[in-house]
Amino acid sequence: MTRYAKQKRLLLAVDCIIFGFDGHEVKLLVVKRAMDPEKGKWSLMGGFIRPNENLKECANRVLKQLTGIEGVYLEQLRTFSKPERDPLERTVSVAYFALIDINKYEKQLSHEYSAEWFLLNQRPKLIFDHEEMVRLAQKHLRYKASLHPVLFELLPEKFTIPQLQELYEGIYDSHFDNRNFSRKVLSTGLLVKQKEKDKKNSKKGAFFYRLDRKKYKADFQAFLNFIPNPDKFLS
Amino acid sequence: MTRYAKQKRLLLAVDCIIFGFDGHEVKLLVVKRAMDPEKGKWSLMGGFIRPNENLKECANRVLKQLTGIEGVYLEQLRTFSKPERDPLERTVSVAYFALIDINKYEKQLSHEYSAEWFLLNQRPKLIFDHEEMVRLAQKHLRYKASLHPVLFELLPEKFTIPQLQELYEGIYDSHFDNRNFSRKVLSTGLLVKQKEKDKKNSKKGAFFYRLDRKKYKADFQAFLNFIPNPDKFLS
DNA sequence: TCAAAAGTGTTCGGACTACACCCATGA
DNA sequence: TCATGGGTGTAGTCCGAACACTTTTGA
Repeated sequence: MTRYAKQKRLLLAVDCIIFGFDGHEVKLLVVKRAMDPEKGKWSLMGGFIRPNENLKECANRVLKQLTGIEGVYLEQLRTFSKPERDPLERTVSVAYFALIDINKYEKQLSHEYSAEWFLLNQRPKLIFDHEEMVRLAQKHLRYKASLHPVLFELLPEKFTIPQLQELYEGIYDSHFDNRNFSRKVLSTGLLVKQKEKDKKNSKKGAFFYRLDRKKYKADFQAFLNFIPNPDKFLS
Repeated sequence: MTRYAKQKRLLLAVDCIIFGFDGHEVKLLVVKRAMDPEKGKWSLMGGFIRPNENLKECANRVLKQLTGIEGVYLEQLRTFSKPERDPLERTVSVAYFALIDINKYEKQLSHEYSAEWFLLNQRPKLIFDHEEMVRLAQKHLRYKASLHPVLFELLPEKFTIPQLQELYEGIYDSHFDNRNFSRKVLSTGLLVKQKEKDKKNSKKGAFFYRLDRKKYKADFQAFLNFIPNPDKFLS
């Protein structure tokens, strides 16, 4: 016998803002919504929470459904609750944002959901309040990446410093001095130099680096100051 | 006719982690739970969301019920969703954290809820996962206060720099150099010196200051670096 | 040999820290 | 006059930002 009898129950969903990086540009993964309302329109990938899972498990399940992968970087962003956000029935949605290495999973995309990668700045209009979620996720990512090495989650195992810089420049829609950038990044001690070079993007070639996972975990929460004049980007 | 028919509905609640500062120490406001399960035990103040309000409105309503006040600093922290967190029925809870000037409201506390202020470090055991919520809120507050002037929300209109320092020391459970502290705080330009002094805490007396609200709003998101070696406190 | 990108070096100013010292006042 | 906080000053160090220069190599 429940004592919460007078209270109204409602639907709880998870929506995922999924960022990817293809080596040059930052992208967002969205799907064509499969059900009414707004069927056929672009939407964040989401799903309803099930009785025996918590929100993070739900977000992981949703991500696996769509991309086939597990163990992605996943972070709870915020819960959205405007009463009329879903016109059909009241649904509160918890937004999660995910960072994935696009190259690894580009071909595994589920066709069932008509998933597609868009350039972050050229994405289509999204349904409901999903636009607001993406904007908040972007803002949060900028904030976080200015202090913590979170963007490494978007890179493949081996990457070059110019690639890393392109990623930062994509996230901040800005341009940084490459000389200061590489020195700053190397000074963190997070990178391990490899013997091979990447010759695709220049004649001289740029050395590959690999993330020191141990140091990465240990130093993640420290203030690392990756970008110059971070205040500029926190509007 | 709903198309989400197969999905399970559940209860959604808000719980508030309410911090206060009495001029010397940091405190937490908790209540005696009025209903089963766990009736009579200490708990965060909370309530179920209603059909026509969003989460922030709900948190504000809950705060007003308890303290009689509106317009408090309020921030969504995280949503807690372990299936068995409430043993009676599945309830997902959105944790909000609030900062209030304790002096202003100490006497208005609602007796209906048996509310009580505890020293943050000497609080009683709380029900469900409320302990986890408080710990997370504390961590978040430390993080945020190390970069942004959020702690001013805990102070009365007029305050002295030694008081402000006591507040920071309480939050970080640490001791800072008063000479560097005052210089750093004054250099932000956020404080407006008053003519009167506070003579209660020393013979010489300390000047009162007032927050420049305009500059506070404008600079809130900037990185201000209030405490030395912030990395130490981000564990 | 030359263009284009990768990467190292240098200088300057400002911020943070540690610590010494003076100030005001009530008892 | 002295003990007790309040408040200002200073020197050294480190870090970030701006900018010059060298290195490598394919075409």
